[in-house]
Amino acid sequence: MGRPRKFDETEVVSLARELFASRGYHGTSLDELVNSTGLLRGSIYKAFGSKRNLFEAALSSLGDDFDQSPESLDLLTVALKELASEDAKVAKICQEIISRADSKNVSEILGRNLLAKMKGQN
Amino acid sequence: MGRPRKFDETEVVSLARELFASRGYHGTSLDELVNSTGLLRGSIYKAFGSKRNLFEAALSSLGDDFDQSPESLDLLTVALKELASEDAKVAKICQEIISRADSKNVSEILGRNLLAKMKGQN
DNA sequence: GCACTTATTGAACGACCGGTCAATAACTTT
DNA sequence: AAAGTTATTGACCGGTCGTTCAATAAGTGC
Repeated sequence: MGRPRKFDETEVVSLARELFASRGYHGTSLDELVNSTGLLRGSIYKAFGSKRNLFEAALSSLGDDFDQSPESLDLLTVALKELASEDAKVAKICQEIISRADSKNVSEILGRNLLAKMKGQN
Repeated sequence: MGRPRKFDETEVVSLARELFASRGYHGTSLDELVNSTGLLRGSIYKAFGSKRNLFEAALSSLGDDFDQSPESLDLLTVALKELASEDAKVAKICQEIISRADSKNVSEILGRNLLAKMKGQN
């Protein structure tokens, strides 16, 4: 009942995931989220409550299919470096994602993904 | 000639390095820099020109003794994830630091340092 | 002491930040 | 068609962001 939503939540989370992965948590502004998802601020806050919650939703959505793509690795890196040490909930989500990943050398893969960022521009 | 500086530039860069390493580039504010270095905003800008330049000075100072300490690894991670892909100068500094490092498995070490951040709080 | 040069100080700037909310719209139920 | 419920809209909020700069201080050389 009530007015129906105009947007698909999964799709919005997916767009937020792209942004957070590439620009980082502190590097992503609400305006950018608004522009890329098409939702206005009010709708984002009604649906997710806060920027932090939206990030957590995006991070959690990795668990469903952690594919070791650059985007996934970037988001995990952002979660670990920018938030995990001060946010136990984020830290726990990271643990779950990694425990479900069927690779023994996640650290090697994360590190390689980081080092790749300095190639191709000098 | 002129008024002499009250501060030791190397020491200020070192304090900035600590902050950037632990809080990230976008996560570190001028106010925090002011509080931890003891310099006022005007002095920081006179000495370094911009927040970005101060970060570059901090990053470059790693080259002198890249010791693979958590702080050094954190700063390198910040440089790579938050800046390197959009800032060729930062990317180049990262390359120099890593080429000077006498370790073949930097990626493994960077990754391990990241994963360590999710331990010890659930 | 006066001119010159360079550094410190901190108030002020406009831009942007994450977040709020009253008004309105779109649905269901009766 | 009226009442009830939930979603959208976007202007607005106080606070913080990185940056600037005129006033002042602290040196040196004449």
